[in-house]
Amino acid sequence: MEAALDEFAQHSYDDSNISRIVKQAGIPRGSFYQYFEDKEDLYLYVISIIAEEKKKLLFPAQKKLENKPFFEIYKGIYIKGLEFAQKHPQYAQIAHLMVSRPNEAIKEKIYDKGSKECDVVFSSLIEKAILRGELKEGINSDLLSRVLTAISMNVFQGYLEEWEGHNYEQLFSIIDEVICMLEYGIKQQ
Amino acid sequence: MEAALDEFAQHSYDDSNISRIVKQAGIPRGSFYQYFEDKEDLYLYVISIIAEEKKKLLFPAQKKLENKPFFEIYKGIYIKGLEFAQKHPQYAQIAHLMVSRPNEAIKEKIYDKGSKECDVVFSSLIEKAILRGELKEGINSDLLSRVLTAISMNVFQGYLEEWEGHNYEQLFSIIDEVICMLEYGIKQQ
DNA sequence: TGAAATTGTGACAAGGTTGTCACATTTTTA
DNA sequence: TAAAAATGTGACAACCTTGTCACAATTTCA
Repeated sequence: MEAALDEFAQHSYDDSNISRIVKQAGIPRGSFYQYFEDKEDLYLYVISIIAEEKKKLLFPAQKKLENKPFFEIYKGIYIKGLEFAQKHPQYAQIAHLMVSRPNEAIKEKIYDKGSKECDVVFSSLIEKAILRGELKEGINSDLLSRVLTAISMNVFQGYLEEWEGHNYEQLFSIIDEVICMLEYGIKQQ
Repeated sequence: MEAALDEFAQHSYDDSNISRIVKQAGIPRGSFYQYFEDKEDLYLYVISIIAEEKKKLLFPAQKKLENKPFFEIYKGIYIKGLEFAQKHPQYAQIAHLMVSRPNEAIKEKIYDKGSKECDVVFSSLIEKAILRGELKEGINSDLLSRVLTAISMNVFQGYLEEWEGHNYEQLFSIIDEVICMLEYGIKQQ
């Protein structure tokens, strides 16, 4: 597993290969095929573990935040996402590699397998917030959901990579800044 | 070239391979190596063409917008970006694949070769706008630049892929919506 | 036209990857 | 403890990719 995580954190699914994994793990090739059918089997397993781990971290936070204002929930989700990336840099890297790759056939198998939940979560969060009058009525919830996802995936992930686990506090303040931009806009009135 | 564009639009640099290109092009292997040293040589050439084409489209627009308000320039850049993607879907796809892949060694060679201009352009645009009092003073220009880049790369690109060249008008209105979110924020006051 | 230069061609060696399988080793079971 | 079941092992065939090179075809030039 260590070797597999290493491999998938450094290479996208298509680029990864089993030879490197077994070499790095110091196990014979045959042993690998005793436990996994092929690369896809292993990858799907790794992804399922990552998803489970992330859910485990996010679920209690989600429960606790359930009835808080939108921006608080949103901030909470981001912070938990950062915590996850701090705790499991490899998991985060693998997930990032997977999400950031268009055209990789494996993605559809993963999405079909019941995921794609994150999009739905954001969308319903936004719609509830509009109904409660926290967000402007005209907001296109699908569009906003994409914007929020894009920011979390690229902006925060980007900073995280640069800092490699340091400056936790600074990352928090970046979240605050982004939320502030989103809340009140960036135009000088 | 057609075959190469096809290949790089469907596979990232690391995943692409020359065998498929020459097979698809229907040329003998040796002919390829007559004109290109290797895959890197070809890829760098393709990227340089894309960059040139994009500059050609963006430059006149940039000149024309130079002294307009920030959000107008910004919108103009987005629209030109969309036009580019409409005109050259393959170019856009290749560029997207390149940018969206972390950890690919080839990226550094491209960036070193003089690019990375887009980031700088956004940053300086933002800083000028702050000085002119168009944007709030406290704005972190680096952070905002990343947010804008993330949105353009993921949100717009995402819609573009779904619609495959149709609904140009709808795409425009999406740009307006996003800009509105950024200008005035999404919070109901 | 005929020789020289350029360009086209594809078989090939070197090297890498995958999944398998006969055999060795270890663990379980009776 | 001895046979049976499970697991470990790595050489191997089949396949793919890369870059080369001797040779063929074409173009240039005198």
